[in-house]
Amino acid sequence: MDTTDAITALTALAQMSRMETFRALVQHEPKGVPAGELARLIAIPQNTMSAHLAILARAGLVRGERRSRSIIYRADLARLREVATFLLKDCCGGRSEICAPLIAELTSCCTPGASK
Amino acid sequence: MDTTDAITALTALAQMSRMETFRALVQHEPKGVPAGELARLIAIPQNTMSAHLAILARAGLVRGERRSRSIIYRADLARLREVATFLLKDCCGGRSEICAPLIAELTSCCTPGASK
DNA sequence: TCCATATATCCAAAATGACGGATATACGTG
DNA sequence: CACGTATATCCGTCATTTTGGATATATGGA
Repeated sequence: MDTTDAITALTALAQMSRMETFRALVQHEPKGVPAGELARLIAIPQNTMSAHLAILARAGLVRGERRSRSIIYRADLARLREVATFLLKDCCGGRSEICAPLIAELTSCCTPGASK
Repeated sequence: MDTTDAITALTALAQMSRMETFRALVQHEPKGVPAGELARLIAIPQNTMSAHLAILARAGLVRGERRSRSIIYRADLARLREVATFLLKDCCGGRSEICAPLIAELTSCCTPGASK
């Protein structure tokens, strides 16, 4: 993931409807959600949602797979991880001490055995 | 940091000149860089840089402090951490198992005692 | 006060992005 | 093949963003 890829991904997420769409897809992992149902969930027209999904897909953040008449979209969590890692490399590169609090925060919120 | 704040921050970083500016500021922590020198570094006109810095500042990602005639800008790493955490909460919320690989990757790249 | 330096603001032009109606394409069913 | 459903593409409109010239504001020095 180079800088251009990262900017494409950030641009994709820097819009309310797309952010909501992506979050909905993350919550529905690993089942996925058909495009039409996403449009209803976010309450935007079908063609607008299709355009947003195309932008998210171009950024690598979602993938659509045809299942009969529907196209089921799924979030690509590995890609999200790449984006987050890219951002944090700006922070950690060469000076790991800066990110210790971040690691701690993430560990406490995201490790299976953690409470908070 | 709510969704609107996150989108403001993502929008601020989703532009090449601003991304380069922010990375330059991170690399110059904690000294900071005057606005004019930033413009020369990124090779854009002074007023354009000023506008970009205003956007980054509005997003909370940088802060400028007047020092004599210059205004020294610094990256706000805590804010960057908040943005990254926001993104990752989409991933980790309610299902921590998804983020275990991410934690591992971050730990290996960002923990003081780590090699890679 | 007058001048030079450093930065911000004003303004307008060009580019980009979001939106949604209308229509095309893909798929399954009868 | 004809029809209904699901999604994508086309296209015009409107709003936002980016950019940079000109100018205003702030600071320090003579």
